[in-house]
Order: sequence, then structure tokens, then C-alpha cells
Amino acid sequence: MPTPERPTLSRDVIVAAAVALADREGLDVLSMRKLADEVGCGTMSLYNHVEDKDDVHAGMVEHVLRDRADLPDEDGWRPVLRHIAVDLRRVLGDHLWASQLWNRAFPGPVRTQLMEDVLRTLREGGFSPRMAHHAFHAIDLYVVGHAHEELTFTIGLEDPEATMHAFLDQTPVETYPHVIEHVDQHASGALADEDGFLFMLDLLLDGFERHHGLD
Amino acid sequence: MPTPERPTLSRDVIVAAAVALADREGLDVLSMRKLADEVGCGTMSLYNHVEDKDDVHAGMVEHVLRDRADLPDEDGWRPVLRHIAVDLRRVLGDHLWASQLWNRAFPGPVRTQLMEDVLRTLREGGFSPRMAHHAFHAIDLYVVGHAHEELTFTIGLEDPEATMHAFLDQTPVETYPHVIEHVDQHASGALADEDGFLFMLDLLLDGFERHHGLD
DNA sequence: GACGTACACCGTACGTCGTACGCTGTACGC
DNA sequence: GCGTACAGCGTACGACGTACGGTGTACGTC
Repeated sequence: MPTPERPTLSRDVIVAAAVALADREGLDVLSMRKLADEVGCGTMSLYNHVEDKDDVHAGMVEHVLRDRADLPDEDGWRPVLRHIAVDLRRVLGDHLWASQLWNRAFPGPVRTQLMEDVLRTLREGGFSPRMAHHAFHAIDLYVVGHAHEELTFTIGLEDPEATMHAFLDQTPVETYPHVIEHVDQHASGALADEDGFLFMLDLLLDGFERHHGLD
Repeated sequence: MPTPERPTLSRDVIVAAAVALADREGLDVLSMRKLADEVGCGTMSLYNHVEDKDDVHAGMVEHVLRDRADLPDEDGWRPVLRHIAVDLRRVLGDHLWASQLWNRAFPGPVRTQLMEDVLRTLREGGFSPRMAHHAFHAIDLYVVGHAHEELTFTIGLEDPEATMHAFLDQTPVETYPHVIEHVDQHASGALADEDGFLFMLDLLLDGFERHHGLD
């Protein structure tokens, strides 16, 4: 019986701890030493279950993507794609650091399945190979980019409030009136992020629809 | 006369060297020590002209954005926005690392001017504050995201070819047929990147147009 | 000319990182 | 009862960003 107190180290335990640590303190604080502290073992013990830090990163993305909801029963490519996008945004919203890892980490089976779901929905929905290709990238890029932007404007900066004021101080209203207006919209919270996300998502889907069957 | 041989260190010289180094070897290779070697001075001398590494990063983005073309004379928000987007993509294409710094580096006057140009074009083109806000983010996100994706698929990996084959090896055609199709499209180069970029850009602009005057 | 001051330059050092290497101890097949 | 394999980990190496303090040279003032 291998010490039931500490349930023998495993890749899953390590990755889960890395996710918890990144959620709590941010991705740039995640080091192999801190991660070892988190799971309660020596630093080098991690390497018995994990190839290197990149491997941890890949595992983290896969880990959080397992929270993905099941595909809806509804018919038609549009509601299905919309569902997938909104759901992915929810997952990324819960783990904003994932958007930093998205294009860096090697895609595992879960992420590959996500790609497959989107691409199959498009192709079986009647889109040409070319349109499906571009539409896939557009959705991927948009959802992940949105999360990434949210990250940099909230968690990414050590003091978002101070940074925003520093920016406002250095940009005079006379020369950059529209920039000031834009930043004010952010500061006042007048435009909810969710609102903008759905608005642009539907705009994208509208665009797809108008190219349906073409090409 | 301060040694005409080595034209006295300056922030501009340092930033230009950083740009050259990042262009040549990639952003993750850029360290303050390597940068000092590049400009031919001691590491700590850099800090007389530059606050810290983040400051170098901010300077780099500003530096390459100065390559931006002048705004076109044409009238109407659509051709102007399209011109700005295509031009920004050109700049980011020449310095793919810039997409990594985009949301990390503090925006300077040049980037602020870019924002102002886009936002003014939208507002004076007749879009509501809300639409202009969302449209700005959509364009920004799309152009930068496109460059970022290009980065990860070409330079980001030490051996893109091998990585792609590793991916293909681990994803069976039976379970992920559409993913395979998608990756093949990338591998064969059948779908030029520029094609996809312009296609989706026009799709976005179409969407804007259909919301013109609304909100 | 002599001297004081300011500041560009940079050598050294500290604390961090990822991880290679080799030692430990324990669990298990024989 | 012994050999082996392997999980766990202590130590060490070469990188990193940058704080600190020394050193020289250029220049304003007598």
C-alpha cells in the first residue's frame, strides 16, 4: 500500500495543481518549483510524470477543455456553432490564462475533438472546404482573442486601474478624442463584455450564412 | 566629441537593435544580455536609456508601427478601414513577434494614433459609439490574431514540419477526418493565407455595413 | 590650468528560472 | 533473502532580469 495519505503522484494530480495555481496566481507565477510546492513534493519529482514545462502547459489546456458542455441536440450548423463558441468562451473565461497557452501548447485529443466538432458542423452543414477552413479560423481566433483581450485588461496588469489612468494621463483628449471615448466605454462598464462578444459572434455567423453553399 | 565611432548609445539605437534581433532570432531569444551584445555595450548600460525589459518591448512595437503607410485619400469608412487593416497586417507580417507583444506592451503614441485613426473613421463614417467600439475590437483582434496564428505555425515551433507530422501521427483519420482535411489544407498550401485574410476581413466589413446607422 | 560635479558606462552579485545528473529508499519478482 | 527497477528528491549548472556601487570622462566654475 503506497502511503494512502499522499495518493501517489500522477500526471493528472500535477496538471490539476498547475491549473489551480494558475487560476489563483496567474500563469507567469507558475514555476516548476511553485508547482512542486503546490502538490507537496520535490521539484524534480514532477519530471517522473511530466516531460517538461511545455508538457504541463499542454496538459493544462486539455484539462480545462474537459469542462466543455456536450453538443446540443438542435439541428442546423448555426445554433450548434453558436453553442460551441459560447461554451468555449465560458471555459476560457474561467481560466483566462488558457488563451495564452492556446497557440503555444501542443493540441491533445480534447482540443482536437473540439476542432473536429466545429469543422464537422461546418462541412456537414453544407459549407465548402474553403469556407469551412476560413470559418473555423475566424471562430477560433475570435473566441480565443476575446478571452485574451479580457485577460490583458484585468489580470494581466498588476494594477489595471493605475495602468488605465496612466494611459489616460498620457493621451490628451484634443489629439485622441475617439480613443478617450473608447477607453471611457471600458472604464464605465457601459458596454458589457458579454454584449460585445455575442454581437460580433452573430455578425460572424451572419457572414457565414451569406456564403452558405458558395465556393 | 563623444567617440564618433560608436554613436553614443540611445533609446532608439537600443530599440532598433532589439527589433533586428527579434526579427533574426525570435522574441524568446531576446534577452538584455544578447541585446547588449547586439548594440556592443555592457548589459547594464542599457538601463541608462531604457527603464526595463517591458520598456524595450513597448519601444519595439512603437518602432515597427512607424512603418505604417499614410491614410489613403479615398472617401468612405470602408476602403479606409480596409486599407488600415491590410497595412497593419503587412507590418505585423514583417515582424511576427509584434503580435505577441501587442497586448502586453504599454501603448505609445504611434499605437494610440492607430487606434484613433480606426475609431475616427468609424465614428465619422456614421457608426454609433457602441458599434464603433465593437467594430474596433473586431478588427484589432482579427488582424493581430491572424498574425499571431501565422507566428505559431511558422516561427513559433522550432521545427514546424516535424511538429505537423507529430500531430498527424497522433490523430487518426477515422476519428478526426475533418481535422485531417483542415491540416492538409495548411500543409498543401492550397489556401493562401492572404486569401483567407482578405476573405474574412471583407466578411467583417460586410457585417459592419449591415449595421451602419443602427444601434 | 585646477578642481568639483554629474553622469554614461559597466563588473559583480542576488534571486529566480528550467532541468540534467546521480543518489536514495522502498516494493516486488525470484 | 537478495537483486532490480523505479518514484522521489538534493544538488548543481547555466541562463535570466536587474539592484548596486565603482570608474572614468566631460564640462561648468574659478
